[in-house]
Order: sequence, then C-alpha cells, then structure tokens
Amino acid sequence: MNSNFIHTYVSVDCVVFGFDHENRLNILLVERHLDEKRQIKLPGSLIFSDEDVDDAAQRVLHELTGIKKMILKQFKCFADPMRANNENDIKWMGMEYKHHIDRIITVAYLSLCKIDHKINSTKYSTVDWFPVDEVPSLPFDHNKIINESLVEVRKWIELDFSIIFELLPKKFTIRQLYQLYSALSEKYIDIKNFHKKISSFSYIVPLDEIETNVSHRAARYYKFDAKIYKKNNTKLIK
Amino acid sequence: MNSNFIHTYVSVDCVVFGFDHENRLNILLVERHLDEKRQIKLPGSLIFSDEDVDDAAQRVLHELTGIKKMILKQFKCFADPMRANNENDIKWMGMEYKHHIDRIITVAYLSLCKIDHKINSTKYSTVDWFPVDEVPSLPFDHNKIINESLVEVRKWIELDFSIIFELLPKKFTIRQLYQLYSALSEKYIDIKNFHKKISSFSYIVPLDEIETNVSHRAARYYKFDAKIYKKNNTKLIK
DNA sequence: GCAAAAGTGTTGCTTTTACACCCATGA
DNA sequence: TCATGGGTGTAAAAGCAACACTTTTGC
Repeated sequence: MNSNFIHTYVSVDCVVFGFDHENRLNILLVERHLDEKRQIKLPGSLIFSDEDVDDAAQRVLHELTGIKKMILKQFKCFADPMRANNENDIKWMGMEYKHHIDRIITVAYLSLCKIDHKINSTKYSTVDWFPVDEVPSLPFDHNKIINESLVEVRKWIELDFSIIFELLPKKFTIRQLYQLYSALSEKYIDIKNFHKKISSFSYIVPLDEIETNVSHRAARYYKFDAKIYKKNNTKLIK
Repeated sequence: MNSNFIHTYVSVDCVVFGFDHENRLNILLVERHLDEKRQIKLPGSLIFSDEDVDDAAQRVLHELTGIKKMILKQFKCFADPMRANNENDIKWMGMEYKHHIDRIITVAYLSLCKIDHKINSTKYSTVDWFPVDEVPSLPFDHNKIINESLVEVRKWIELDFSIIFELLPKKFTIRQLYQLYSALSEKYIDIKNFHKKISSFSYIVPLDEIETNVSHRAARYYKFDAKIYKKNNTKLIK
C-alpha cells in the first residue's frame, strides 16, 4: 500500500435553516461539552459502516429535531487536511468517539425547518436557533461551512421555488413570503408587484382566514399546494 | 471506538466533458487492466494524506490531460456502501493500490475541455472521448455518476454562462455556440433570435475572420472576452 | 381622521417570439 | 439558378417595473 493514500473518517454535518419572526435567517446549533466548557457547533456525526451519507444526514436530522423526514440536500464535501487539527477538536473527537482520529472529512448538508416546529432531540441536550449574523466562532471549519451554505440555500430556492414553503408556517401571508424571499434574494423587489405575481399562481391558494389584531387592514392567509405546483412545474420566479 | 463508525478510503472521480464536431457531448474515459482484460472507467484516484479533494481532482485532471489548470467543480459525494462491492472492482483495487480496500467513497467532479485540445496523459496509456449516449457499462457506480453529471453540467451553465466557452474553440461561429447550447438546454430556441441576442453581448467579440469552404454564406468567427464578461456580469441568458 | 398595510389598476418599458426578407457562397 | 445558412428588421405578445388609487383596520 502506498502509505500516501489515506484511510480517513467521514462525517456529515447539517446546516438547518429557519426563518424567525424578525425576518432573519437562523441556524440550528447544538452544544458540545469539553473540560466543563460548553461550546456550540453544527449537528453532525460520523457515518456508520453500512450507511450512505444521505442516510447519515437523515439520521442526524432526526436525532436533532425528532422530525421523521426533513427535506435535505447535500451541498459540499469539506476535506481540507487541516480542518480538524485544532487541539480542542482532536481532544473532543477522542472523547466523543473513544478513539484518536487522525483526519476527518465531512459532507455538508442543507436542511429547512419551520422555526415554530417543536424541537425534540433524542441526542442533544441543548439545541438552539441562532440568527446567521450572530453565529459565534465555531469549532472545525463550521463557520466556513455555514458561510458556504448561505450561498447554496439561495441557489436552491432559485432552482426550486417550492422549497421556500418549508420555512414558512402552513398558512402565511404574502408579506411573510415577501420578507423571506427578500431576505434570500438580496435584490429589491416591489412588494405590490410581488403580491400581484404570487397571488396569480394557482398553487398559492387563498384561505378564508385573515389576520387578526393588526393595526391596519388584515392580510389574507394563503397555503401552498404542492400538487398543483408539481403539475404546472413552471419556472415561477426568475 | 464504536466499531460501527467507519474508517474508509476516499477517492475523487472526474467527468470531463467535450463537445464534438457532430454536436454531441462527449466524456473522457480511461482504460483499466484486469486479468488481461481491458475495461474503461472514469479517471480518478484515492486522495493523499495531506491532500484536499479539490487538489486531488486537479491532480487527476492534470495526470489525465497534461493540462495545468482545468476548470472544475465538485458536484456530489457518492457513498453507497455497496458501490465498490463487485468482485472485479475489489480485485482491481487490490492490484491498483496494493491493499485490500473494504469501502470507498468518492467525490465526483465535473470538468470541461475543448475536444481538439491535445491529450497528454502522464498516467493513463489510453484516454478516449465517448459520446454520452454511447458510454458502455462501467465499473463501480460510474454510469450513475455520469448520469448525474449531465444534470449538473446543465445547471452549471445556467448559473454561469461563461463556462460554456471552455467547450468551444477559441474562435467559433454563433451556430457552433447555438448547437452546443441547444445540446445542453434541451428546449427549442430559434436560431435567428439566438444570433441576434448573442451578437448583442459586448463580451462576444466579432473577429475579422470568416468561415471558408462552406457551401453557403460564410459565418463570422467570434471570440469570448472574459474580462468584459466579468465587468458586466449580468445574467445573460435566462 | 390618520397611519399603515392590503389589494387592484394603469401605463410605459423591455424582452421574447415568430417570421419576413435580403445576402453570400458552392454546386 | 437553387439550396443552404448568415445576418437584419419588424411587429405582436408577454413580462416587468413604477406608481397611483382604493380598501380595511386600530388608534
């Protein structure tokens, strides 16, 4: 064996996005414990010997939230040879996996979650939402992964507009959708024109319900109809 | 150590696209030798102990073509636990890497090459172009990788139109660009309107040269100006 | 009534699409 | 002269952007 070739550990890490009531993108982070110190990180795991990476990511998401089938998308393999060379990270991996780990490459996933959904982790004692621009310094290359995930989630929504509804409540106003879309697309869109366009789509179904207790004209609630969307699968928003 | 976690080998595999004179997408495949038999496969390699996957892919591309800096894009990690369980594949890996390899995951890359560029492989004795719909059955999950790469290369060009010029000669006619674009986009585009639109772009620069020996009005050659493209980076073709 | 946001309508501009028409060249 | 494709023009249709106007609600 040419010893230059490497046998390595492989993990998956998941960046789960949520959209909060202050119109900010948030990410789910968990706590790791090291020498009495607590530190937050992305949820992740080594893969099992008989497990595909997609299955490992699905497992991590389930252990994280208690939700059975979350939408997910692999977006990049991070394999910098130095990505797990920090002393604390090596120490933590030794504790977590009861073994000295020389090198670890990770496959990063995106996922989306309604921020009001109850989080019922079977693995982590502490799971919290963090607004993306308030994420502190994280172990490994997790900050890098998050930065790149932001670019990817935008591309994902450009490619398949329907996944945006994973971030909204089942019933939502067009203003909510507008604010989410604006947070993701970065370019200014006129809300009136947005309203007209969105409400013209057949898969955006108006409900009989309207907002209450607002100090202005109440907005109508809408729901997303995935079946109609799939039938027409047009390009929607350019 | 929880022995369910796995230590595995990691490789990169590269799908290099070319566009031939019959308007077909082609892929570069290499030969592997096993028991006097020859079989073709995607070019690839295990990664070195101090090597990032992007660097490994760059190395594979260089060993494959002799070209220094080829454009490349990571597109997916393939990690099905059964992807290297075929007897012949296990045998071949034993010969190639002088070691029994229990499991191998691979990170797949896209690359683009002008099909007339001279191929000067320092590693493979046989390197050939195959039209995508004439690719035979390949080892591992290489057919699957190629199928998914086709979807990805289309997305890539939608996202960054400028990389399409990696597949064309330095000077090209608008018909050539049209045929390549048509082969990639699958939906019908009117060639006259395409011509008008393309020739209106400032980064498509007309040359003084025109075709010779054609039995119709000779078409003008154009070149792509990357500097002008970068300055204006508009969305070009929707 | 006022402020604020919902929701609709109008208008002009840009882009797309479908063709018509003339040009250049080899056979 | 004919076939083939190059290249330009035009006009209708569709889509987009800017913004005016009316509606609804709480204070």
